[in-house]
Amino acid sequence: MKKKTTIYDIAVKLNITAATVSRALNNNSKISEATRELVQKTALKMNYEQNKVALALKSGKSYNVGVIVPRIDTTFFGSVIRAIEEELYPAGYHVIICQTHDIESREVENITTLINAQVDGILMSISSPDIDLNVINQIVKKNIPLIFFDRKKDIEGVSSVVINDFEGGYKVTKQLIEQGCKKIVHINGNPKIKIFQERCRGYKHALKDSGLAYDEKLVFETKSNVEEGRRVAKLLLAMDTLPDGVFSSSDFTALGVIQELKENGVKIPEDICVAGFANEPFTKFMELSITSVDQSPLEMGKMTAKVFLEQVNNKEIKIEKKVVLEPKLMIRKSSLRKVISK
Amino acid sequence: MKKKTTIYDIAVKLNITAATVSRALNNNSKISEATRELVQKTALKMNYEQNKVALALKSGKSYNVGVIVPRIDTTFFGSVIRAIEEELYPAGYHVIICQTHDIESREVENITTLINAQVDGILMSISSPDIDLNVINQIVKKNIPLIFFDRKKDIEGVSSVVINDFEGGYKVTKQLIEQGCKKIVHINGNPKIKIFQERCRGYKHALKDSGLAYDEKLVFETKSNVEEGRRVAKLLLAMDTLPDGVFSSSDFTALGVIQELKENGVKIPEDICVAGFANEPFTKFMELSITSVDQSPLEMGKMTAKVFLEQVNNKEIKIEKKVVLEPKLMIRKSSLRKVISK
DNA sequence: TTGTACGCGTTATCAG
DNA sequence: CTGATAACGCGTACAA
Repeated sequence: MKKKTTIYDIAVKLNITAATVSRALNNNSKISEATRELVQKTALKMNYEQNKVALALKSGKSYNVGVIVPRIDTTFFGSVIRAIEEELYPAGYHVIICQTHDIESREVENITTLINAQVDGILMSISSPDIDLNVINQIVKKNIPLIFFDRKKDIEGVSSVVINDFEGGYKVTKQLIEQGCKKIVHINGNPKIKIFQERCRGYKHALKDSGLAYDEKLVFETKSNVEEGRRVAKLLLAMDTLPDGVFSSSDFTALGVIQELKENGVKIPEDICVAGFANEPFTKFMELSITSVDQSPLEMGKMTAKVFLEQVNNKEIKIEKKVVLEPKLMIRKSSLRKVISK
Repeated sequence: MKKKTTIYDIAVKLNITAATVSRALNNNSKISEATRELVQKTALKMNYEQNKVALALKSGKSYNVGVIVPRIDTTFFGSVIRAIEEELYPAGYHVIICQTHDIESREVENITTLINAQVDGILMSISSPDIDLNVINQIVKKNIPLIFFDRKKDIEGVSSVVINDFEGGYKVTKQLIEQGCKKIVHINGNPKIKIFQERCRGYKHALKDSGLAYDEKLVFETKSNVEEGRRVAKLLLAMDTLPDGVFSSSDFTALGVIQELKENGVKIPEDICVAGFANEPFTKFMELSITSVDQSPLEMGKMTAKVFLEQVNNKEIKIEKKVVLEPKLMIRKSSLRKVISK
């Protein structure tokens, strides 16, 4: 076990003091060109590397940023984190990953440990709609930059980067209507979560704008997986008159719906148009590719990181930024009829 | 900006010394039950939380672990990291994410910064086959636990957790042969990378064991994406006699192959059986589901984390563990013929 | 230009 | 059982 060389080691070797070494290394204060070069050269020779932990203790900056997400192994969060890391890396920041698995206590735990680890900022997508505001306030009070992405909560002094879920829901529904759909089902996620509320609101609004009646019997609440989609599809098949459009807030349930319907002889998109949300890779790869809404995860991550950097570099000023990205409708076969009634 | 309360603050309040507070908080040395309770109570009241950075400086342990991967937004690495985080979290370790984007210089950079950040361990999947061994040796010499996962390099004193890629390649190929395939194409990745070499070796071995000749004209080298699959498929279509089986080292190229072949009227699996590798989610979701090899990413991550913990908790002993996980063949429609010739 | 002295928050060692 | 002191490695007023 070799010890790391410190500025003190260099100082001893050169018969100077550690302070001088520190100055020479940081190109900072006035220092003679001669000693600077000498110090830098010997530092290199001795394989000196700055101890970031000591620096963190001294300066209060750890150059670590905590990122809290429900899960990391999903396309969406994976992409967001990818972009965050890419944007933060050149600025010298490291990304610490925390998963909550949608457990509220985990969310609080993670925040606490991140604070104790002296992170310079916390970027998070809220898991639980009823998150303990005390913890959030703790972050804000400590003046640690906090930025929400995707799933946010409106809190004084906290920035956020989200997509316009309302617009996303509106656009999809509108597209289904343009394809001639008149009885459109909406498969919702947990209605306590804002993003799902918003998508649903977009759906309702689109119906209204097109003179279609809103029928709450056509709205289902599910978790995001294939089985749930199949379950809903069975309910649809049992209806007196089959719906002719489905807008699901999840690509996975959309897939389940499609699978179940097709197995029962329903033709897509001829009989029923189907659309999902999130633009999961498989939606594009399917033979019957699935219409979906892209959430620009890379852009979201990039923006989140940028807002953080802006904030951390201007600690005196209180910055509160609310960024809203526009969702992109990806029209694919599952909702594209050959003959469009004009 | 509220300051954090330190043990010193507590000491002042209680008219005792910081050392005593430290002892009381750590339940450690002999200390009177009375003061312990008093200290703990006031600590709670004053919202005291241990400053991990100071602890890290003092103890040399940061309770941070660096994880280096080419990219984080893929199903495989996302899942591995998910499992690593889950396994390490209860032990009090945080996961720092680094991406290399397959750039060798990035790999070296990341290692250096991680070392300076005083991480307690480095878990990595090697991007470049020609990685600078000096950097690796630097880690080993500093006695920082280093564990390779998935893509490894055989280095004295370094543990690794991988899957048996040879076996994976062997099993897939064997399955194709059992379906009656006689002219089997292999789509390889970068042959400089060990895992691809191994999969190819499994392919050759399976051919040999079944009395089929190896023909290097049937092996193609590609990157892992859909377009490359289409490109290869076009080459296959131009052959005098069409092959009747394709084993691709990538699910994405397998998908490209399938798309291109189907568009040219080739029937799968009747005319050609196709199989991929990695068990990407879409392989299961497709109508024509794609045979693939599961790499047990969750198990791999879990094992990697466990090996690290074992190593970090037994720093005196030199542990070198080589874990090899068995790949799971997922047989699906793309290589499952209705009528099997017996 | 350089050295001295100190503090960041914690724990370990040695007295008492 | 508790207090005093040093040390982890670094940066920085202040003094020289």
